[in-house]
Amino acid sequence: MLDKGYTPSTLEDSIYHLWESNNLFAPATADAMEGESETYCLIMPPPNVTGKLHMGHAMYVVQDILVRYHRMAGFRTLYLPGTDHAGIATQNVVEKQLAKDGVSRHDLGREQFLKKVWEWKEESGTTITKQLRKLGMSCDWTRERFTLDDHSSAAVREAFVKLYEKDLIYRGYYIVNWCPRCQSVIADDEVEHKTMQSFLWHIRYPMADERGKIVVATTRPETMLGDTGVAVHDGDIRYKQFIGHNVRLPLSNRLIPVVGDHAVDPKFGTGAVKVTPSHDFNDYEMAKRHELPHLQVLDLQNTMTKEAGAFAGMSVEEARVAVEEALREGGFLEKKEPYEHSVGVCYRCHTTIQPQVSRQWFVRSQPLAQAAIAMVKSGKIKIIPKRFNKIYFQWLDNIRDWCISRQLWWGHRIPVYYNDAGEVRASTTPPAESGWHQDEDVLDTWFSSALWPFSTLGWPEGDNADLDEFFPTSVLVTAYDILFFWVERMAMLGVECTGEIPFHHVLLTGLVRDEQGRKMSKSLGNALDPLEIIKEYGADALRYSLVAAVSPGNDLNYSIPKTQGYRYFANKVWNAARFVMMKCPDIAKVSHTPPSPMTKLSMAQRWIVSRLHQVVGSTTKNIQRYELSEAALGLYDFFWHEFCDWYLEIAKINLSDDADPAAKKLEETILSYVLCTSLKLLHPFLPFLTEAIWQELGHEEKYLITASWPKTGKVSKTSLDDFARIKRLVTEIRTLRSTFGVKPSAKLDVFIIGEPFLSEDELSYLQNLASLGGIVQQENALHSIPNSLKTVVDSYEILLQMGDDFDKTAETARIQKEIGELTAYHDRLAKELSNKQFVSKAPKQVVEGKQKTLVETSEKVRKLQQQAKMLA
RNA sequence: GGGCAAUUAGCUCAGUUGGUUAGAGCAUCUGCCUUACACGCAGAGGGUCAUAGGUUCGAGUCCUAUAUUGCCCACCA
Repeated sequence: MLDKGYTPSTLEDSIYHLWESNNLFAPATADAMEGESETYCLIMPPPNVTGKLHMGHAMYVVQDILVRYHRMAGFRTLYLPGTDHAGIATQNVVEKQLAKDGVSRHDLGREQFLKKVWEWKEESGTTITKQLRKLGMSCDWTRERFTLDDHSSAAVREAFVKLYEKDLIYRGYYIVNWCPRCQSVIADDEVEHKTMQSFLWHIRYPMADERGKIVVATTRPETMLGDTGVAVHDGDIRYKQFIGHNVRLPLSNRLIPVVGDHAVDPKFGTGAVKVTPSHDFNDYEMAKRHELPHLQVLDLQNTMTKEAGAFAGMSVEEARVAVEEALREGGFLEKKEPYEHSVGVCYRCHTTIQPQVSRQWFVRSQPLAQAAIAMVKSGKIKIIPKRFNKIYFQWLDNIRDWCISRQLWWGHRIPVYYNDAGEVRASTTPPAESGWHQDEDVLDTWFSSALWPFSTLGWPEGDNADLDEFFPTSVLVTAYDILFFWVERMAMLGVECTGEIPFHHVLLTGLVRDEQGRKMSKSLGNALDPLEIIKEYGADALRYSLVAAVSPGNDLNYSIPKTQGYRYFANKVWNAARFVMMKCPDIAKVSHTPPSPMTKLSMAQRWIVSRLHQVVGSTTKNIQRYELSEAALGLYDFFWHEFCDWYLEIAKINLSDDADPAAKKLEETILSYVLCTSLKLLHPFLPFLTEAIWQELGHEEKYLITASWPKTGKVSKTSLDDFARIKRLVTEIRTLRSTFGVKPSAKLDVFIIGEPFLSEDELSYLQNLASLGGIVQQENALHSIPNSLKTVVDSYEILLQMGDDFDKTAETARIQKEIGELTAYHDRLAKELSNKQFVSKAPKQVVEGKQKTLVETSEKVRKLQQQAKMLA
C-alpha cells in the first residue's frame, strides 16, 4: 500500500536506481522486440563541463518525454548522453581558479595545465551526470560520451583531414576577432555587440601638397598610427579632387593615399574615413580592393607596437589619451563629440574584441552551406517550428569562412604537422619520421560538436552497429539560441562527413526566463537552481511545470509557484491511486484491458472509459506533433477534473459496503483500467511518481518505463452527451445551494419537471453529487410547488425544496437577473437569424444550432417568468 | 537598416484550419475537516481579446497600418 503522504524526495532516487540497475534505459535488444521494430534515436546536446546545470538544462525534460513515449510505444529507443569540453569556457573557469593562487597557465605549462583541466572536467562532468539523473533523464549511461574522449578525438581528426584533403579546410591570413584576454581568436558568431558611450574624434589630415585637408571621423584615434589610406565615397563631389592624391598622416608624417570606395557613407560623420587595414574589418576589405599595405600598431596583448613610434609600449587606453593629446597639440584635432556606438565583445569574457590580422585555419563554408540549405529546402530535415527555416537560410546564405583555430590548450589539437623544410601535413596520426611538430593551436569547440550526432554513434569506424542502426538520428532537441553555433554546423559537417542528414527533425525549444521574462543570470540574481527546486517539489513537478508551459520555439517565463501547482497535481495522482488501491485490493489481478462490451457498463462508466480513450488518442497525437504542453494539460484536466472530481465520486456509490457485489467487481475493473492507463499516459511527464505507484500495483508488466503505450478504444458519444447533462444539473443545483447558503449536510428534496426522464443511474449520480433527499420526476408540473428555488437546465425545470423561511426577495432578484441575461442573448440570436445573408451563407449546422438555442432560450425565459410570477 | 515573435482576467498563459454567451492555473471572495487527498472539496467575482481600419453573413482567430515589449541579423568610421 502506498504511504499516506507523497514525498518525492524519498522515492525519486530509489526509482532511478531501479531503472538504471535493471538496464532499462538501453535500447531493447533485437530479440526482445517482436519482429521488425522501428528505431528512435535522440542524442543529448552535451552540456558544457563548466560547472553545474541551470534552468536551461531543465528543458532537457522535453527530450526525455519524447524518449519515454517512444520507448513505451515500441520503438527501439536510444537516448545517448554526453558532455562537451567547451574549449574557451572551461579553460577560462580553470584559469580563473588558478588566478586566485596567482598562477597562470603559462606558469604550469601545457601538460600540467591540461591535467588540471581534466581534473576539473571529472568533477564537473560527474556533477552534471548526477544532476541529469535527478531530472529523470532516461538515457543510456553505458554509452555516455564526451567531446574530448578518444573516440571523439578520432572523429575530429578524421573529419579535419578529410576536409583538408578536399580543400574545404585551409590556412590563411585574415582579419579575425581577437580576444586580448582569452588570447585567442574567436569566431564571428562568438562576438556579441554591446552599446557603449564613447566619443567621435574628428581629425584633420592635411594634403601632402598643402592644398587643402580632409577631416576624418573615428572612434578609435589611437589606430590612426596604423592608417595606410583615407577613403571617401567615390562619387562624393566634396572630395573628388583629392582621390589619387596623398595626405600627410599627422604624428607620423607618412604619406598615404586618398581612395574612392563605395563602402564609405558620404552622409556619416565627415564623409571621409581613415583606413586601418590591420585593425578594422571594413578597412581590411577596403585595403584589399585598393592594395593598401597593412601596418600592425597594436600587438596581441593590446600594446602599441614599434610601428606606433613614440607611442610604442603603451596600452590601448594610454595610447588613446596620448594620441588625443598629441593631436590637440599639433592642431590636428577638429573636435571631439560624445557618441554612442556598439562594440564587439567576447561572448565568454566580455572583453572588447580587437580585430587583428593573423594566420588561422578556416573551413571553407560556402560549399558546405549549400548542402545544408538543400537538406532543409527539400524537407529531408524538418525544423520545428517552421519559422526558423528563414533564419536558418539567412545565416547560411550569408556565411563567411569559419575560423576554427583557437590559441588555447584545452581542446582538440589541430592534426597538422610542420617540419623545418616548411612542409605541412594534415594527418590523423603523427608522421613516423622525426623532425615534425604539431600545430600548437586547438580547434573551435563547435568543430567537435558539429560531429556529435555521428561521432557518438561510432563514426568513422566502418563496421559499426549503432551507426548502422540509429543514424540518421530521429530528432535533435535544442534551444533556438544555438541554431547558428551548432545546428547549422551539424547539418554542414554531417552531410559532408557521412553523406546523410544527421537528424530528421530539429525541435527548437525556447529559453527559460524568469517570471518577468528576463534572462536568468547570476548577475541579475534571478537564476534558479533546478536541483533546489527538485529538492523541495520533486523532479516530477518540475518536469510538468516546464513542459506544460512550453510550445516549440517560444520562451518560457518560469516561476516557482508553477512547480508548486504541479506538486499538488502529483499529490493528487498519488492519492487517487491510493484510493483505488484501497478499494480494489486485487487490483494486480484485475484485467487492465478495456472492459467490454460497453453496453454492460453504467452510464458513468461508459463515459469515463470513452473519455479515457479520447485522451489516449489526443495525448498520443500531441506528443507526436511535439505539442507537449497540450498533452500535459489535457492529461492534467482529465485526471484531476474528470477522473478524480467526477468519476471517483460516482464510483464510491458502487464501492460502498452495501453495494451489489457484482457491481463492485465491475467497478474495480473500470477503476483499474482507467488508473493503469492514466499512469501510462502520465509516465513520460511524471516518471518517478508513476513508476513508484506502478511498483506498488504489482502489475504484470513489471516496469512502467518499459510498459506498452496504451491504445485508444471505443468512444460512446451518447455517454459523453448524457454525462455532460448530468454535470450541468449537478452544478446548477450546487450553485443554487451555495447561493442560498444551504448547509452542505442538508439533503434537499427536488422536483424535476420535464422529459426525457432520467435513468436510475443518473438519478443516483444526481442524488449523491448534489446531496439530495427525495427526487420526484414529472412530465409536467401538476401543481405549483411552494417554497422552492427554480432553475432551468436543458429541457428540465429543477425545483429545489426549501423551508418556508428562505429569502424570497433574493430568489426573485436572482430570477429577474437571469431573465434579463437570457433575454439579451435571445435577442442577439433572433437578430442574427433574421439576417438573410447569415441564414443562406452559413453552414447548415451553425444555423440549425442557433435556431435550436433560440427556441431553448425562449422556453427557459418562459419557465423563469412563471416562477417569478408565483413568487410575487 | 532588415527580420522574427509577443500583446487575451490582477499575474502566468491556452485558444489547432474564422462559427454556441472567450477558457485554465495562480491570486481574490464565500462555504465546507463530505469515510484518497485541506497539497483537498464545492461555489462565486473578474476580460469592449493593444489601437485603428479592412475582408466576411460572422473575426480573439484572416489582411493592412500603428503602438508597446522582447529577440535575432547586419551596420555603426
